[in-house]
Amino acid sequence: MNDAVASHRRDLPLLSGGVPQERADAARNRMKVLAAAERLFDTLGVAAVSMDDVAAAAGVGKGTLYRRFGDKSGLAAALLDERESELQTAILSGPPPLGPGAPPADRLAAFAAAYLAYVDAHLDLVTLSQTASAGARLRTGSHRLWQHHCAILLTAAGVPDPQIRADTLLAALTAEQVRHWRRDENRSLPDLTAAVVAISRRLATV
Amino acid sequence: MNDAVASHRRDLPLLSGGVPQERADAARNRMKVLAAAERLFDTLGVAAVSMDDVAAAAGVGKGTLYRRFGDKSGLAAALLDERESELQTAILSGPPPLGPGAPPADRLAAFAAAYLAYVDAHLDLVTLSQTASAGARLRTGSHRLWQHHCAILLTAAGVPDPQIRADTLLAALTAEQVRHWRRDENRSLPDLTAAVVAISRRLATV
DNA sequence: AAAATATACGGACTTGAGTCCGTTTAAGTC
DNA sequence: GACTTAAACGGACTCAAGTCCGTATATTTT
Repeated sequence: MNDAVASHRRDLPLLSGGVPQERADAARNRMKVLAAAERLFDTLGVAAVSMDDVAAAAGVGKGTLYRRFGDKSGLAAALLDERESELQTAILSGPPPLGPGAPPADRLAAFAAAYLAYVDAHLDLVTLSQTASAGARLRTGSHRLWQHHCAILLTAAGVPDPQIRADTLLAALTAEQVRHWRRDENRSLPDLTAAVVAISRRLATV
Repeated sequence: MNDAVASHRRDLPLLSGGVPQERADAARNRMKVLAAAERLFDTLGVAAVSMDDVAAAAGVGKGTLYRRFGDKSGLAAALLDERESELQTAILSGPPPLGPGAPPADRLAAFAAAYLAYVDAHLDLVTLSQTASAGARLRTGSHRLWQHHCAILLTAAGVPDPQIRADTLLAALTAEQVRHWRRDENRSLPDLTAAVVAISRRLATV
């Protein structure tokens, strides 16, 4: 997550102010690792790939891997970064109801549907990013972002405890939970979406 | 969880039918392990105790530990068994609104409050039982029980998607989530209870 | 009560995550 | 373009979870 910030900083020289640049070899290695990880995950499946595998495939030491990404969930988060920011821009500046302009309850429902689709589309990676360590999910930068968005909408909707309701909605959309619904209970994505939309609307009601 | 069944079977000879009994040494070792684990967890804290520690303290091999409890979360579940069944009997045969007799929405709200209190009271053990392995929480016997209870109430309340709403409520009451609210955000148990009760009532509304 | 059998025992072993620290190297400095 | 130094490198190391299997023992059979 911090690395996303770092890379943006590199891309926008005007912002690179007093903060030290990432060294060239560091940047090169980050790309090597991400490429290798993506390839291995696609080929063998996320569950079958160890951090040693990634390091070896990237031609990089394990220490480098961990220095760059913190832990396994950090690596997953870095890989998800791009897909995630699509959703983020759709929320911040896309057309309603996902983007600004629609009533809060509609926007929340649209968010829930879109986020569910995102989690479902990247189930294994999101699982990894949320469960690599205990409580990993709640410490994610992206989690804070979604949580903040939902809380804003719920506040605008005028319901009590907007923060807690936001957490509740996101807790229901955990990768683990979505996997359970989809794989263990064989629910279709449309059915699930309808249910989740209904729940969002309930939560956005006083 | 299977061991809970096994022990009940031993206590009720009439039910011991064709199913093979647990061997005497096995039963003895189970007690030794549970006693040792409880002591270690109380003394050092759940996080600081390894399975080797438990095995050593119980004077038992690691294999025995794992044969008996499956994995770390199984051990935690076994330790929680007693506290859990108090809540279960209160639900099944205690006074309303937790027990039978009250309207479904009231019972669901009472359950949410009681379950939150239970999770809060045994945070570390419940965390362990829910997060030792990926998806552990959803495979727990007790989870199925709570889920079933909530789904029944939501069905009685006449809302759509009772199963999914039940999962949503329980997802919000994950040990990880409760820890986050209580420790990271310093919410008081009463405030949290009020919020969770309100959410339950929302979910029990068409 | 001896033999047969099913079950349980226990600790060495494997595997993978994450850490540590001596070595290397990029990037400014003279 | 040699020099300095802060940052990065990498792989050996630690630590804990979970598995495996030869050995021991409770139970059942004769």
